[in-house]
Amino acid sequence: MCVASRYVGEEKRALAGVLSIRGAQDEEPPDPQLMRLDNMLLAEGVSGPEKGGGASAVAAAAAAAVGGTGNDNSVEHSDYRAKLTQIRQIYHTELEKYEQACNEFTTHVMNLLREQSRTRPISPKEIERMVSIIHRKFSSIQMQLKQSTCEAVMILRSRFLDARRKRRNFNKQATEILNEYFYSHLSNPYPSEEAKEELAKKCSITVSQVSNWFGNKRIRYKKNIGKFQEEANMYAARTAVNATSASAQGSQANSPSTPNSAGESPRSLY
DNA sequence: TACGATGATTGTAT
DNA sequence: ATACAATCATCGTA
Repeated sequence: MCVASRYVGEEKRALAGVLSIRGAQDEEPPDPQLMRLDNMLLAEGVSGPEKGGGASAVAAAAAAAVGGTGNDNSVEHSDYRAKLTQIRQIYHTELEKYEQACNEFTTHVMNLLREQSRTRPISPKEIERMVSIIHRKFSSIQMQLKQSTCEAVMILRSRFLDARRKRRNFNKQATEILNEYFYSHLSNPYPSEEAKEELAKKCSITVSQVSNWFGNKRIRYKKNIGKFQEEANMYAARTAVNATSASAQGSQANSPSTPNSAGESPRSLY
C-alpha cells in the first residue's frame, strides 16, 4: 500500500518538466505557447482523431526505451491506453463545455447590449470589442485546460517510460563478468569504449548499462571499501587462480589482503 | 513488511 | 562529453 505516495516525487518531476516548458517562454507571447500545447496534445493522440494512434506510438516508444528485453507488456500497454483514453475523454468533454459556455455567454451579452441599445446608442465596434474580450477570456481558460491535460499526459508517460520501474537485476553470470573486470582493473576501473562493448556483448546488456554499472560500482566501492573487501578478495583470488592455472607455474602463495595492490597506479579512485 | 542491494535517472562540476 | 554524487524505484531476503 501507499504506492501512490511513492509516485509523488516522479509526478513532481513530470510537473516540473511541463512548467519548464511554460517558463521557457514566459515572455507574454500567447501563440507559441498555445501552439506547443496543441502540438503535444496532438502528438499524444489526445486532441487528434478518436482512435488511439498516438497511444500505440507512445507505447512503442516505451517498449523501445525499455530496451532489448522483448517482453510482452501488453497488460501495461492496455493499462496505458485506458488511462490515455480517459484523459482524452475528460479533455474533450471539458473543451466542449467551455465552448458551449462561451457561446452562451456571448449570446447573453449580445442580448444585453441589444436591450441597452434601446436606451443608448451602441456602436458595432463596441459589440465587436466585447465579443473579442469574451473570446480571449475563454481561450485562456481553454489554455489552462490544455496545460493541465499536458501535465496529466506527462505524468502518465513518465510512469510508463521511466526505466527505473522496469528494473531487473542482471543475471549471475553478467555480474560475475562485470565484477571480474572491475576487480582486475581496480587501479583504473574505467573501461574503454571497446572494452565496454565487449563486456556488453558478453553480458547480453547494452553499453550504457555497462556504463551505468561501472558508474554505480565505482562510487559505491569508494563509498565504503570495507563492505566490498570480501568480494574484492574473492575476485582477486579467482583471477590469481586463473593466471596460475594458465601459466602453470609461479608457486607463490597469494592471498591479497588488500586488493589495491593488484594495480600499478593506485589512487585513481580516490 | 522492513531493509539493504541494485539498476537507472537527474543534476552538477570538470 | 564524462564522471561523480544524490536520489529514485524496484528487487531479494530475513
